[in-house]
Amino acid sequence: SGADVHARLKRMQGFNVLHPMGFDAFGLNAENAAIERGIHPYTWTMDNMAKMRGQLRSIGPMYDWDREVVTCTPDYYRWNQWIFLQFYRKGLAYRGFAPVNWCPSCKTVLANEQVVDGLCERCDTPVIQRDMNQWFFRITEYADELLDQSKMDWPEKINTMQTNWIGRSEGVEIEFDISEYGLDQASVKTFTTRIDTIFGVTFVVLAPEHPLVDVLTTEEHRDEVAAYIEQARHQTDIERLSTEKEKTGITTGSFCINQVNGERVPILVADYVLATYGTGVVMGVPAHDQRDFEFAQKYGLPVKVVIAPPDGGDDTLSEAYTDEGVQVNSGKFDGLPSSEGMEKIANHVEEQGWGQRSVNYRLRDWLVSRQRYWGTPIPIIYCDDCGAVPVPEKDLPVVLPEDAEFLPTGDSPLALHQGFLNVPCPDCGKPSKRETDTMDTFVDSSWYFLRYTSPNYSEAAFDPEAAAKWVPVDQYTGGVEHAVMHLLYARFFVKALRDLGLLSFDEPFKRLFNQGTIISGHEKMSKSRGNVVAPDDFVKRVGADAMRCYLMFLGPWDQGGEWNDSGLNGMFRWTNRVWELAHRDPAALKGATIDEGSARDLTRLVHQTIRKVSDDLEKFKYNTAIAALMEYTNSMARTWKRADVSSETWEQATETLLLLMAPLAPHITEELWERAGHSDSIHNQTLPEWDPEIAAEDEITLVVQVNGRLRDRIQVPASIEEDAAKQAAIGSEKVMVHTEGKTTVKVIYVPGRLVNIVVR
RNA sequence: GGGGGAGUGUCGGAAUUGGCAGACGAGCAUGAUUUAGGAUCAUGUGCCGCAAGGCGUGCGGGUUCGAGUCCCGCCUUCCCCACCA
Repeated sequence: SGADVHARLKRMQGFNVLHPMGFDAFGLNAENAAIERGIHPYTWTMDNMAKMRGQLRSIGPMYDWDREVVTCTPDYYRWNQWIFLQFYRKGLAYRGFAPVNWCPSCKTVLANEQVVDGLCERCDTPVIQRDMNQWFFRITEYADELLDQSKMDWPEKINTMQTNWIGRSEGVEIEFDISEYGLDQASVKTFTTRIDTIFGVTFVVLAPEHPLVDVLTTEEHRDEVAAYIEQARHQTDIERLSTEKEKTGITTGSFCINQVNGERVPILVADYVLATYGTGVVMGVPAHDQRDFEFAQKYGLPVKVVIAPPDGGDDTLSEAYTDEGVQVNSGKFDGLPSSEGMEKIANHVEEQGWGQRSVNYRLRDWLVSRQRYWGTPIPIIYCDDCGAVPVPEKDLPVVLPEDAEFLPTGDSPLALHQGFLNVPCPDCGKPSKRETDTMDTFVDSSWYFLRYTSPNYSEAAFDPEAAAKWVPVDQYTGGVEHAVMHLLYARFFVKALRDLGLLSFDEPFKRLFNQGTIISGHEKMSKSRGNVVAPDDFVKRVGADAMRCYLMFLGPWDQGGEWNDSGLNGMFRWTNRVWELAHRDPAALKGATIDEGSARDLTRLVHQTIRKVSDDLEKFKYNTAIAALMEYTNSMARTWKRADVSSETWEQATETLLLLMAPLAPHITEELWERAGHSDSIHNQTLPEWDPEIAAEDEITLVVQVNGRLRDRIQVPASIEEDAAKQAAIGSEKVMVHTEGKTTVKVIYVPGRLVNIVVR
């Protein structure tokens, strides 16, 4: 509902607002429900959507339902397939081997959520990693551009998370010589960010999955290494859960030569080295890397100091020294500061042809294959002769068969569906098989905002003109949990579609606001999207507006909070008070004795409130906007009781109240607006503006301190000059009690705020 | 281990960014009204103290005329990433 307030605010500010709603409907939830309850995921999803629509409507958001998008309909997912084909053509979608969670007992792939403590959630069998052919999107191609956050205004926190996730690091790829073994490859390539420590290498470690492990392992170590790799394969998931796992490894029996100093060092295998990062090989420098240090300690490998701490340091290291220092034991680089050594050694390595500077990213390509039913079928056909053949665009969509069987056989339902599986090759006509994997649901959500701009467009995924008109999205809302998934993927999509010539902008969402989550017991209540906890009961009791306002009054919108229904009554009281206040007949004030001061006070407050509320709404500070409106109504009630303002003044105050409340409480304000005799909707009005002159106070409270301690408060004209203010402060009786018999050192004056008298 | 938040009455939370701590709401208390009320209205409500006054924003220091806000050192807690070479 917070996003709805924003949409309504923008509309009342005269903007043309597109505020759509849709359902991200594919995914594991529906599929699991289908298996557990024997309901088809389509039915389950549609039922849920109907419920959610009802709940959403009950709070009264201003959605344009004509643009509704439902991702599990062929009308939508055919365009997932279409985009997939565009990506494929551009080389942005490719097929490759990747490890998946595999349950050897169920003979099935498991999603990460289905792996509990390293065990299959269904049969408690230890899950292993297994390489399978899968589809990827080449998001790493955009790693550098994704690091550029200059074209968007997002919370710093999200930017930081994305930056860390992409994890760019600059370093040097350097080769270690293994030519003595006469293999195809004469060297092992490693990546390091600390080339300044190259002279301290005492061993080299390969990831267990590295292809060289097999060829470099000597006969006498073969069995041990094989056993080690086998257990590493089983451990991958379990070990991740242990925070401080002791490093393990095993030697291959082979050696390599550090070309920089000609030293021959052993080659080991250890699972603390990741096959997927850098080159999958690490040069071990125990003196200057904590992980290498621990590893060396455990296996009795030598520790060689090559960077001396500025203070000379100690001979015996108890931990790795990872800071900068002076090069020692580094040949001709001795004596250089390590920062300089870093450059000089890199140059040297490049000149000698032993390696070159390179950049590495933590970010991996996006694995989009899911061995599941409830998702978008990947539009590829495998032909024995032609290989992987894309489904021709005219044959899209590849429709998900409705009659797939949902038996817990351990196989993907699509792979068992003969009608779906068997097709002729689009190129040669020979009997072929369809890809049975479906796409990650994050594909659906990576471009839906483009579809909203032209939900019925049939030429492409979206109408480029409509997209150009509405996108980038001016204001996007979403939780932090999307930082490195959805939000990053959407950015990648827009850049990729731009490079395909389909878009002419670089970023999907100009401004991003993280809304918080309302927690009720243990369940989540989203503040803007579907609610898990049904608000219906509360809406019935206190009305949609009180419900909406309460959700926003609970705390800052980006913070979320714990739902507590006792506070809801307070909001109910307030909306009732407003209702009642707005129904007062201004005619009753016709014969009133007008008090000019009171009238001015009310008018001033009208303008101050407009200023405060407009400002807060703009900044999503809904809680304080509502607080200001409450103060305003309280003040109005007091004025009415005194009955000392004109009916015109009163009417203006009432009208302002309704207009300012309209984005927050759309229903009662609309009704009250109509009852006040207006024929047009309140939501078509423009937000009132404030006049700084009228909003200005003519009398202010000046705080008077003595040595920084509050001693008095005095009422003075707002226009008071510095000297007069100081005199008034010094003359205060309460102040004199504390200044009596002391010397005034100085007097500090903060205009409009305070006077602080410093005495000794 | 790394990164980022947060810590304020009984509770949710305010505080124009260095200037009246506790706005607004909840709860509670007292009173009014009512046959009745999860209704309405009024008043009060950080702590100690009869009072003058003192003490108060996780703890300890510091800067400043003045610190919830800035700096240093701790404690607690939440989130994200976690062997990234």
